[in-house]
This record gives sequence, structure tokens and C-alpha cells, in this order.
Amino acid sequence: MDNTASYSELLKLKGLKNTKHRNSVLKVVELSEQPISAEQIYFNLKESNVSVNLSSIYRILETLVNKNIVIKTNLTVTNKALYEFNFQIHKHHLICSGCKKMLSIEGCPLEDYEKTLQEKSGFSITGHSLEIYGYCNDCKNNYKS
Amino acid sequence: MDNTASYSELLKLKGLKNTKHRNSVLKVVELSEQPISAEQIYFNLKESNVSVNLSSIYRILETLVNKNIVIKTNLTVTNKALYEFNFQIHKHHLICSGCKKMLSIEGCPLEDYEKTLQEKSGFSITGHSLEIYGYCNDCKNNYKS
DNA sequence: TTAGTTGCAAATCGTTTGCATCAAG
DNA sequence: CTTGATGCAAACGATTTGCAACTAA
Repeated sequence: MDNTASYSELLKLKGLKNTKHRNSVLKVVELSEQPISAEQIYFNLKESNVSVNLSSIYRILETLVNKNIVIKTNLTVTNKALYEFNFQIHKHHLICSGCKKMLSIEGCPLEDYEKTLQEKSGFSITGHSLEIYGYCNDCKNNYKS
Repeated sequence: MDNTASYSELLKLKGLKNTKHRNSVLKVVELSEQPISAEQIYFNLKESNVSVNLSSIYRILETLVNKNIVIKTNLTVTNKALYEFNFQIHKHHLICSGCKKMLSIEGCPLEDYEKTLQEKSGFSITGHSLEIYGYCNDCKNNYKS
């Protein structure tokens, strides 16, 4: 999914107008190795000489999130929202408290747990957010207390 | 831990000055059944005729978080920070997407998982944040799509 | 006495909104 | 043509900061 046509199709499929800016934002988000902020998207596009207003980026992201094409996250550390492409593969992130780099972890340790919890709590469980924190190999030694 | 003396001791133990306002904030946070926002703390204190400036509350919370006396959380849904007393009992929250009520879940499904992950990833894992979303019994039926 | 704490007002930062213009269907 | 998308500037809400006055140690 790295050619422009497929973004157009995706948008059409979800009942959204196929605009240049939506395509651009989608591309940046999809190709980003890590969840990315609205501002980062803005500058990233600027570097490619694509000028999109920051508020438009927020609006585009909002619609993409509503359509479940993009996932929005809020980390305790950053206090700004991060966005990532929804590849439909359930995964989590391992975040380095030193350099803030994020590693994707595929596979989820919570599937069985949620079923049990659903029965015990009476909640109808729809999802979860899990982030794991630590220090990566590079940062391990710089943060010894 | 619901008497004033123990808050003073806790502060002293952590090398913090024992001030009235810190005691008040600690008390509100500790007695709150759910993670609570700075603003909620502010109004809660106001009702008890304790006047603390909102910016002081933020500063107090910051120091308490740094000393690991209080835990800060950021939910994707609310976009404001919530604070809870660190009882040292590891637990998570089950959050109703309807009425936003939060249930505490004790026990953690991740302990073994983290050990494995630590070996596989080379990260030195320090902790995690997990929130589980769903609809509670009361809200289940109001949100059928 | 001195370093750390607080109140107050102003600044900051991420995000949202109103409105006029523009482009996709 | 019509509805929805965008740019721009201004508004917003949560949080932070500078500074002077104060208080715990």
C-alpha cells in the first residue's frame, strides 16, 4: 500500500472525498515508522514542498480517526497526540524513556485476559491501550540511578 | 493512611517540605475513588474552604509525581491529565466509553509477558500503562450501533 | 536566615473553530 | 451546482512560567 491509487480507493471505500491533502497526510502517516504528531506531519510535508495548513491536518486526522483509518494515541510523557496508520494488525509499543524511540510489538498478551475480565466485570469490552516503558540498549547505561 | 500525620511523614521521607497545601492535595488525591484532574482537585478543595491556586496545584502534583507519590495518566479520550495516589499496588483501569466511569482492576496480566519481552527486545523494562475500554452494564444498551 | 513554596497574572502550547473561498463529485 | 474541504486568523483550554511575597526548616 505505497502507491497513490490505493489511498484514493481507501478514501472512496470509507465514503470520503479523495483530496490531494488527504492523500498526502495518509502517505506520511503510513510511511512513518513511529506514531507521528500533527506538527511532524506538517513539517514533513513542508519539506516535500507540500503546503497544508496545520489546522487542515488536524481536521484530516480527525476524519481519518473517525473512519478508523488512523489511530490516535496520547502518551503520558508527551502531552501531545500521536497518530499512526491502522494496519489492522493489533500491536503495541515499547517506548524508550530515554530517547523516546518506539518499537512496535506485534502480538498481544491480553486476548484471553479480556475474555475473563468481561465475564467478571459485566463490561462489554471493546479494546485497550497498552504501552510498555523501559530503556533501550543505547540508553540503558545513561540513566542508572 | 487517612490521618494528617502520615502525609507529613510521607513528605519528609521523600525529602519534601511539609506544607499545608501539599497535605491538602495529597489527601484529596488519596481519597479520590478515581484518577482526578488538577481542576477537580482545585474545586474539591474550594468546597472544603481550602483555597489553593490552580498553578500551585499543578506544581504540587508535579513534585509528587517526580517523587513517585502520585501517578499521572493521560487518556486518549479526555486530553487532560489525571492523577492518582500511588498505593504501590499495581493495578489498571477499566473505563466505560459511555459514562467515563473507571473501575480499578487489581492484578496484572503482564508480569510474565514483560520478562519474555525484556529478553527478546534488549530493553530494560521499567513499567507499563494499560487501560481497558468498554461499556459498563448501565451503558451497554445505549450505545448499540 | 535561606532555600524552597505559593499566588497572581501573563505566556505558552497543542488543538479547535468561524468564516470565506475553493475543489470534488 | 452543491456539499464538503481548505486556509487563515482568532479563540480555546490545559498547563507552565516569571516574579514578588511568604513560610518551613
